[in-house]
Amino acid sequence: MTGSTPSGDGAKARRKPQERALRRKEALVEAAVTLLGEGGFTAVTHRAVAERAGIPLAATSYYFTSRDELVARAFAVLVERDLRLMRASLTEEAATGSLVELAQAFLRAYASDRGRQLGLWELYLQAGREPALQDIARNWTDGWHDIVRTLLERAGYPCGASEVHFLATLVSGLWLELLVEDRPGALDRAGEMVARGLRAISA
Amino acid sequence: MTGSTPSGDGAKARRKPQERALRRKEALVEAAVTLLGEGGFTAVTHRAVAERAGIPLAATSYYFTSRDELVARAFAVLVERDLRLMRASLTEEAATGSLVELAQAFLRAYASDRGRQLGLWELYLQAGREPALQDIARNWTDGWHDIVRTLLERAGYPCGASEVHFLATLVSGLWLELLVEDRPGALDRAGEMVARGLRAISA
DNA sequence: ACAAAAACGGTACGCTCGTCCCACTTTAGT
DNA sequence: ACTAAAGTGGGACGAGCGTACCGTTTTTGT
Repeated sequence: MTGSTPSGDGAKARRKPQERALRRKEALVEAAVTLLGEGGFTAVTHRAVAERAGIPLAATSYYFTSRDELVARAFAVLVERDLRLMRASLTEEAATGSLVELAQAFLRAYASDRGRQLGLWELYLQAGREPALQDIARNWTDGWHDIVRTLLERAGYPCGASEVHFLATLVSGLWLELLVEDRPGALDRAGEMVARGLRAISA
Repeated sequence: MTGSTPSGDGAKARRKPQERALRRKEALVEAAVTLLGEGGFTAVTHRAVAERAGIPLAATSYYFTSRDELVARAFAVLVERDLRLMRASLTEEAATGSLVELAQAFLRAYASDRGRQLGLWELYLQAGREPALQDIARNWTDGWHDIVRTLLERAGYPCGASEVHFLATLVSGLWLELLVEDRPGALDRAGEMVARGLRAISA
């Protein structure tokens, strides 16, 4: 490696990073995200990422000091994207029956890309072992709680921290179960559970 | 590999496996379980397992046709052990305030070995990608539901499939969140959530 | 224009991995 | 006792991994 990492804390005259370089870095992250969804954590290798992005192998080491950093970046991007997607589907729909809303918005996010969701959870779990991922994992949870809060208060439910946490965790559990076990009829049962959860906090 | 795998479906005269061999196989699984708890899924390698068990490398290939099989076996054992541990702690305590009971039994299982629990969840998630692990994952869920059911009916709560599923999923979600994010005060909040969940199903 | 910084990319090193090969010893059925 | 199956273990093979090396090209501030 000739040049040092672009992420500069420079002491003296530092030149601004070139535009193409930024695009390439982005492409690498994008490839990492895709691979994570396709084959999970272990599928994100330097070579696989480089090839997928159409970029020479050495570039991955140039833009990211280590594989861990690349994975962490991919995790952060994935979380951000996931939250944005949920926020979007939450802005679109009017507040009618929030039960159906929740279940439906959920179903959509789930069925669309199972691999991506699995990768996300995989990284979330990995955060339990690697402190570097902890913050990102917490951001995910916090963002998810915000969404649930917005959804609740829009539908007129009480939405203190306790209520939000309750429903958010319940739905997360259902989500994961649905994602992993994939049992027939699980979706309907999940809807029932959400309804019960809503009843629980409105009482 | 000279001999074929011990697990015989033999057509003709099959000799019974030797005792020492069985103990060794068990030792290998044991080592795999330990490693899984220590370093997660990726830490379970042939060499690491062999060394940990004090057994030559080639033996791992002799007893298990592939790494996947070894991992699957470790997963199954881990699930069985986890369920047994929970059932045990459930038999010990009398049915007093089931809220506290649940929370406490939970806390104990959690705090005792974080690594093992993380490994368990890691494999559970892996089951979403590898069909070979699906059944084990479902067994875990089913066993966990049984435990919750027993706990509920002992405390006089209604315990239909819906109620059990509701509470079991909620607690699983709390469990995972606690395990991964490890936020201060999360345990107290989790207790509060369980209480709310119990109120929800008793109504 | 010109040097320095940044970007680039081919290649190779060192390592670990899963798995296989094969010669060997032990065990058990006859 | 004999023999085939079961068990044993040292070693090696090929693949894939993260990453470093280092010469080359492009960009940029002066």
